[in-house]
Amino acid sequence: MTDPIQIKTSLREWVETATHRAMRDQARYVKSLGFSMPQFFLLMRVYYRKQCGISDLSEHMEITAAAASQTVDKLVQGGFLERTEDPNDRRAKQVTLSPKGLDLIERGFAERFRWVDEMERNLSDEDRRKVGEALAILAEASREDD
Amino acid sequence: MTDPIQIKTSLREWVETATHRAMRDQARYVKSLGFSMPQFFLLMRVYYRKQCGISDLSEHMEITAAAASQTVDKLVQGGFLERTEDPNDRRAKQVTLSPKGLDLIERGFAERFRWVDEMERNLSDEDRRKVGEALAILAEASREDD
DNA sequence: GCATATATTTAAGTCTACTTAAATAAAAAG
DNA sequence: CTTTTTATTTAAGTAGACTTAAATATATGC
Repeated sequence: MTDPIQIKTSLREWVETATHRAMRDQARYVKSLGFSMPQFFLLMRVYYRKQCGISDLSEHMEITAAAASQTVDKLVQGGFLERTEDPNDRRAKQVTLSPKGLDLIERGFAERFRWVDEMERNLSDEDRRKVGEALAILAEASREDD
Repeated sequence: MTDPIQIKTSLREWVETATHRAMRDQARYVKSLGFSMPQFFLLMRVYYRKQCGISDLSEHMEITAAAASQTVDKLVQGGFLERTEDPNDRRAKQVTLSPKGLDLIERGFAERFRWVDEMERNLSDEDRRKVGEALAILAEASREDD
């Protein structure tokens, strides 16, 4: 039914669709909240890392430590991040999401995943089974280091 | 093997993984090229639309027409976009990607899809078949209006 | 312990994406 | 044909994310 040669293309198309929608929805969500993209990307980095220092944010976002420090500071003042001293190295800071910040990110996910959930609801049990199987395969294949 | 109840979660996780990687890689690519995110998003919009006017860009990006006009102008000067008069309405402009601009976007896709292609290469024929089937189901389920 | 290296912050200034307001020009309405 | 609306551009100015440079404080190496 599906030509094996076409898998690469359809995988790309699928990833492309998902990415395009997610980015569009995310951009709208960020804007509606009054955040800038850099601010939101920083929050997302903290979300994925659970906890990280200014240096990590600086490297990851490819900006100076000064810039990272300033952005963090704004988000701390807004109550979205918490900044504490690293007990192992008192020069360093540990940045984490506040409950308010976490809630914000999670609402963002809900927003980004609305169309996914919608799509999922419209699948038959048989389709659901097939898709589930394929997702397990893909999840396994995509284990990688960040 | 796969609990139907878990499909929603694993679908979300998969979309999340794909989106996260794609955004990260895209952000790096954009930066390496010296573009700003707004500039790149505008190029992407033109790419998806093939052709569009200033008003469309303005609405889609939620900025004023003046801002859209200015950004387009920079990209035209850089040789990434072409701006011509709309023959049906001489007030309006038609913006399209130049060959240089299209090449840039397509290289960006290659960059964003490197990990997808890599993953695909490591699938067995049987897995490939299953994934292909699931992708067809998802592609069908996600037909939607933009 | 002293010199050096590292992590972050603060201050000052730059750059640019954005805005509003006004100008231009063509289409649509009457 | 005149008036009004629509599409875009230009000019001037604002805001904020970024930079460099200097300050502060802690950790590490000899």
